[in-house]
Amino acid sequence: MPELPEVENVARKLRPRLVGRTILETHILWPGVVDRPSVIQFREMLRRADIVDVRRRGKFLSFHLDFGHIWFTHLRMTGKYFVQAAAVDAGDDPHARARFLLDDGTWLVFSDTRKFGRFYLVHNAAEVVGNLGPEPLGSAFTAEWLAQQLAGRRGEIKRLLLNQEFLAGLGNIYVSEALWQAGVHPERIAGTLTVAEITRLHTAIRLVLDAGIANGGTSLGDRQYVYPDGGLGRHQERLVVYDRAGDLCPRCGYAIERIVQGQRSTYYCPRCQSLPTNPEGLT
DNA sequence: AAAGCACCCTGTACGC
DNA sequence: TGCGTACAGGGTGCTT
Repeated sequence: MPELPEVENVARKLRPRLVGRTILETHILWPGVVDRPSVIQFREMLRRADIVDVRRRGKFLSFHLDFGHIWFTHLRMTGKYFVQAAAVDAGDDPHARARFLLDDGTWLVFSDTRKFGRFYLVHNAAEVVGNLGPEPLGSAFTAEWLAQQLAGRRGEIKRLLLNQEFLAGLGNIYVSEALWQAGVHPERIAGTLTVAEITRLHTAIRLVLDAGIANGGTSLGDRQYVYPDGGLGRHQERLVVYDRAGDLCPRCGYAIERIVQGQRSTYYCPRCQSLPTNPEGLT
């Protein structure tokens, strides 16, 4: 399931293969993949377009085109890009949703098992990413900023960190890992974290994302994230709590537990990430 | 501001 | 073995 580190790796892998290329043909194999504009306009606008840059914002991948438009992709759960020498059809990959012939003869293929991934072709980037929170690896994300933003928040810290309008790029895996790293219980009320906890959390978020990027992202189960060249990430071997209920915490030896928050799984160590005895969660 | 839920979709894991 | 069902996930949109 692509989160910031996976999308960052996709962007890095695609960049040298796409920048400088011209799109010659656009084949939409499943029309639902195009969110905007219409499929017809999308195909028309991409015709002969040059790709001048490949970037990432939060979990969005962006291809910047020479005529000023930006083609965003959100991979959601199972979206994957491949660059290959030959066109694929349903027989090669039943999950191929779109393919693009480039001027060097290679094909950019978008494959997405669960059909959640979307394309957005816009002139104004803010239309797609305007409401996102800051980049957790950017200079705007400081411990001071985090402390300021957490003040007065009544919701649970884990749910807040998953909110892309609060902070862009964290998903279920890296949130659980960061909270473990910081020793903060996922059900803590965000506004009650101490300065020390906020500082640890800020550091943990950056460490976990940096490690995820350096390890090529996380490839897990059927939602396995795969590189454009077919390679796998290696960060799943480094996960401490995510999907590891029953395993022992490497820090204290206690068994990792799974709970559900906002209809989503959360994994944590009940000893390293204890809740205050005060039922209000105040410290 | 926050939470709940339906929805989008399909592969997998489970119970019988 | 095979069937049916629950579940997982990110994000949006609607309701409370």
